[in-house]
Amino acid sequence: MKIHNTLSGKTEDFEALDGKVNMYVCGITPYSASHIGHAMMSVIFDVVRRYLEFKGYDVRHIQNFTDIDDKMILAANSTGIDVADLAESNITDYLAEMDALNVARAHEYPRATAEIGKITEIIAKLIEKGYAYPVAGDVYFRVNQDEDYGKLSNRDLDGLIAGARVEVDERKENAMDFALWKSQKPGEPAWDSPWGMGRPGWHIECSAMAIKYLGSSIDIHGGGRDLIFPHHENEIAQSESFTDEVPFSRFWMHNGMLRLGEDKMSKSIGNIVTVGEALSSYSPDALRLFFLSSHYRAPLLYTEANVAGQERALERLKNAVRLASAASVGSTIDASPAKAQFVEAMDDDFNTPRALAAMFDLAREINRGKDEGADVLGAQDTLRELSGVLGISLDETAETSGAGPFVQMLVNVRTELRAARQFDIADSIRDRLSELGVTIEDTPEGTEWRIG
RNA sequence: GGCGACGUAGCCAAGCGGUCUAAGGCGGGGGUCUGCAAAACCCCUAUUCGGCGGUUCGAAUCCGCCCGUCGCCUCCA
Repeated sequence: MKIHNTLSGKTEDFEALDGKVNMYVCGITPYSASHIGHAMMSVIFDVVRRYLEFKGYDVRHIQNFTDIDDKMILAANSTGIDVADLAESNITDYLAEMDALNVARAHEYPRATAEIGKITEIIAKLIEKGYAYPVAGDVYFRVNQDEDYGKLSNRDLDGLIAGARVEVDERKENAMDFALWKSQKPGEPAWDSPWGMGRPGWHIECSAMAIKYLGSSIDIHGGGRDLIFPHHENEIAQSESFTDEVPFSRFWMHNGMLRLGEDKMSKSIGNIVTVGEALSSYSPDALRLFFLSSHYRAPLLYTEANVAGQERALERLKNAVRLASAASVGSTIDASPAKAQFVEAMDDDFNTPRALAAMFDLAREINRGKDEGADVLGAQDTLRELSGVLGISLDETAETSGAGPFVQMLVNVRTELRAARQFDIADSIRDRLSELGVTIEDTPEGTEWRIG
């Protein structure tokens, strides 16, 4: 299979010799509720993982929480909540929302604040090797010492300095040197270190966690496009300088941004739709379908109409796997061509739009087969299987309200009314049940109903 | 200013040198089935791929210019 590698800018063959794939995905900074851009990122890498597992790889998936940084402190101070409590609360919500979206749990969710030992160990070694220098309680990474700095984002130091938007800190040797350790300011949480009380800089926590949980050379490192620079660039610089192993990650995967209106969805701009809000309006599977309706590297525009359309599309797939009447003719619907197309599309850098097209084609064939009386059971199983690879379930959720027997009674009464050609009353029952969320369909085999 | 993307039907979105008079979904129109619906099926809904040139036997796909949009350049998934 092929995966696009940000590092080379090319789509390259991917294989893992020992059948094992180490995948590190940059998680969230839990300073406020997560938005659907985060959800999209999580769903995308969830599908990457599920597909790799479908291909037979043994995937180890690590996703971190950066639970200490400027924004965490700012948010905690402005609400009067302890930084740790704020993180805990947002992490709990995030995980619950990801569960709702059927995102498989990562094998570990390390947190920056729990890895201070590994972080200081790396910083100390970087200083020892000449890649970093302490200044009055802070420690900076010496970018000039790193020969290939800028290789991921394809930038050179001169261009970066010229375009710098922030004031240069005079204590740094080079304007592009970045903080590995920040000394404590009044009122800030801090940990002990050889350079005094302080906290880790933004990028070092990911290097520490990736190396600790996956080793010094990993297979796939993922995250949003906006992390390419500076975050991932700096992670590479730190990690490779520390371990002397190149590459730190063989593949770098970056997903396109989810846009709301004209801009990238961003907590600081304030154009946010939270995951909770999205889940209250749309089904998890429709949201997944929406995220996967465009290629993961392309930007996607979030609009009500777009997601609502996916709700209908999802129905289409679900209808195709509903019980079919027994096969009456000898033919059988063969799902293998559709499955082959699905695999071919996914093998090509996770081309989910094309994979979905194969699934919709299969759904049509199944429906056609149902009409003709062909055996569609095997094809339906295949459609369920392919949906499962995308983390989408097509089977109805069990009715849990306890209203089942009563609905069934109304449906039975309506059937008697129809037999007596009392259509006005029968239609009235159907309309009222529909208002209550019960869908009724009259088929040659009898009346079917479902809630939702 | 630098780096990187993108512009395909009413909307979303594949395709990236011939099989493209361009996949799939949503929406819309017509039909079949049905007591009527719903679901499903069938047909139609881009002779054309932002614009203008060029390369080529052949371009939505490659090159150049122009127009427009977006991301990043130490808040960011």
